[in-house]
Amino acid sequence: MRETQTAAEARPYHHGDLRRALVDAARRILEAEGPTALSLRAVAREAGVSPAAPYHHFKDKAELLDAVADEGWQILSTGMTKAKADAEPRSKLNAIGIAYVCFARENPALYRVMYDAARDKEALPAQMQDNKDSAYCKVRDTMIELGADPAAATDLELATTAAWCAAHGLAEMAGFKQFDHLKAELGGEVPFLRAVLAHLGLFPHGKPD
Amino acid sequence: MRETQTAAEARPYHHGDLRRALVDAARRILEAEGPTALSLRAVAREAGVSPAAPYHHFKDKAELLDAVADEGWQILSTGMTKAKADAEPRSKLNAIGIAYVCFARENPALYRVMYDAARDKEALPAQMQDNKDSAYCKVRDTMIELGADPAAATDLELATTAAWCAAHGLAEMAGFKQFDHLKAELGGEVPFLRAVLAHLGLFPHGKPD
DNA sequence: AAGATATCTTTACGTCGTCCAGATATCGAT
DNA sequence: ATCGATATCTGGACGACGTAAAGATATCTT
Repeated sequence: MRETQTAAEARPYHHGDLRRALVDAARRILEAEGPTALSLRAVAREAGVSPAAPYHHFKDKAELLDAVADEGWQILSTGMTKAKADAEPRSKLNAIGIAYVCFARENPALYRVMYDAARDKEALPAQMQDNKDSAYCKVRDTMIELGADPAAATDLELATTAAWCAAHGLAEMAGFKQFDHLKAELGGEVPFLRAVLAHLGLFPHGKPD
Repeated sequence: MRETQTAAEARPYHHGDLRRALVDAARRILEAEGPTALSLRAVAREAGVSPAAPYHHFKDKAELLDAVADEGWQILSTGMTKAKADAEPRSKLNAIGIAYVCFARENPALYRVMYDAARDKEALPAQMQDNKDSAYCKVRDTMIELGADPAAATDLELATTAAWCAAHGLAEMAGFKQFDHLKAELGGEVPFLRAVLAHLGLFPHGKPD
């Protein structure tokens, strides 16, 4: 390799890592102009390549969006991990839920891409359940720490699923203007989120805080 | 010139009620081929008119989809009303929730159009809150019947919002394959839905059933 | 009956996702 | 180092899409 390729400036003949660049370009467009502006051609344009170039790295548009969504799930997952670590033992589940919803609220376009992809294939990404420290397992383990019975497998899964439903439902509802006055009344978005979560019985043994 | 077109009837010179026919055509496509196949041109084709004809009845594609979504909200609303009427007093809220989720599960494409429209304008349709027997008010009133304090306005709104979050979150999650084994384990979809709802504390004074 | 108006068609433009045929750069084996 | 194989990118093309403008045709008003 003769040309020193510094990250962003020098354009190699074969663009060092176009796959990466495309995902980044997609996220930039997503944040700047929203999901409706996210076309394959726009992504290629933003990355400075021809409209057909992405096809050497992704089977089709959906596969590109999958890569963007995957990054979203990873960011969400690390956010949940951090929130759990920073919280008092009895508040951990609550903190994870708040972190989940806050991610959705701060990255609405990305969150939508994530769930649009999931709805299209009628399945959440496998990584959310499979590995030991997936987001799903994180919630489930926290349930156990809060007093849920690890032996009651089905009930534990139901509780975890319920928590996920609550977080996702709240994440989407919080994006609708109808709830603005409630947010104002309670003094901000996070207090509103906490208040709604308090109404959803996610805590196996008593409420947090 | 009288030519018979796609659906069932001879076409008048000026197509009696094209607006209605377009919404019906859209719903037919939606059910048969899913949301991705729902293009303005396809709807016009299905209704047997030219691609530009819909523009005399709708400002653009989004407005057509709004009309489809509106019909969805109405169907959902009457389903909730019926479910409430048919249930024992203490089970009414639960019954409404189940009716909500079942509608979403039985009409996944329509449900998606409804929420896609809402997400686009970042607001649920006004009809869901405004009039006295809107779906929102129905849930809220049921909360009161179950023992919630009508004077605690904010808390009542929060409880209603929480119920909506739970129902929507569950409706979407139930569409993902990840939960198939739980459904099987519990003996069907509705038992699964009931079991998850049982984990979400939506009942002001004690649990139903 | 006649003009005004509403409804529908035709044609056209720009954008999109995707494919294909070349061009160009990198890599593997000699 | 040379050279063919392979990976990567460009350019052009196709059909489908959303939409606008202008022309045709039916209904309404008077």
